Amino acid sequence: MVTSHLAALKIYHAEQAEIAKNVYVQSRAPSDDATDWSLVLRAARKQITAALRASMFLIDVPAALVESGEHMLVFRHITAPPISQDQFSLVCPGWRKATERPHGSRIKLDEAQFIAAAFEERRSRPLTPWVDAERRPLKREVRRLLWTIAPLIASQQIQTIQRTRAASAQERAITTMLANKGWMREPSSLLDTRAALPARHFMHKTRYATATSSPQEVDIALGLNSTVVLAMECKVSNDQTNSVKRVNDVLKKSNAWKTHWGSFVKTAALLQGVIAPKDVARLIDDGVEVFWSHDLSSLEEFIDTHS
DNA sequence: GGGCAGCGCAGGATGATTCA
DNA sequence: TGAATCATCCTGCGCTGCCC
Repeated sequence: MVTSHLAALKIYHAEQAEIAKNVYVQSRAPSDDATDWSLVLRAARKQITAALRASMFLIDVPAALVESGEHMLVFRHITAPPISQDQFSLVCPGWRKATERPHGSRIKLDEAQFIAAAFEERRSRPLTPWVDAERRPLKREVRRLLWTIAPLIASQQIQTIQRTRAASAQERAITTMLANKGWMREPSSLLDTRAALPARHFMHKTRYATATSSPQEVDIALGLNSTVVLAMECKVSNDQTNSVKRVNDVLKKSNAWKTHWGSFVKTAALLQGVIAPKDVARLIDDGVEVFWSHDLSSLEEFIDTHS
């Protein structure tokens, strides 16, 4: 009886996985992707132009860094080869990657000179011949630099945008749904006692105690009745290879919580994108409640029944 | 030899903690 | 109290070993 119920559940979720995949494919319309790429590429060119102007076409890099640490993003991509934030901080210990954030902080002149020296050692000579010739760049040299490094910067940025956009939207959908249903949002804190989260209250991105390791972060913690907590992990996957690891993440946390909390915790996974049916089956076998972003009504129904 | 699964790392974001 | 630093998480990707 239990076996047939599980089998039926797996068939149902295999169908849902197919729907989720189709939703994902439709969301990746070529024209939308091309528009995204065009916007990010344009923004990258503007960043490069700003960095070139602020540094007087790389003649005075410290001046640009004193103006804003944000220009370092461009300078890192003019090195040969382009260098990551962490790698640059290794070769230039005085540089802090936080200064590169958008609207980044200004850098002191002596630090900027030190950073500029590290950049100068790694500057791509073929891309910036005018610096060595001690002259202003030709228009075609600036154009070449723009067309060479703008795609490098844009490629990183669009990946980050696509990664975070889907995940943020997924979590926002849940918190909005809960708020609309009258659930109370609690400030994030360490959940280490049984009654820490009352019924019809929830926390977003909070830490949840385990028995064997340090507390594990949970995307959404929902207080159900009888002091049971629904620990919900939100997972977006863009391909089936990735869904293996995402499901492994959920199972690892689920086991850590179950060991510590026993029947006082239920783990749930809210899935979106391309998830292999076999991975969904692994969640079901482990007793994880599975929901889908394209069908939040199922989740609503579940929490209405259990809260 | 090809396909698959698992592992570990990259690069970035962000929360937590420490320090001046 | 704000800045700096540390720790952890996220998704994507490449490598490696195993199995058929």
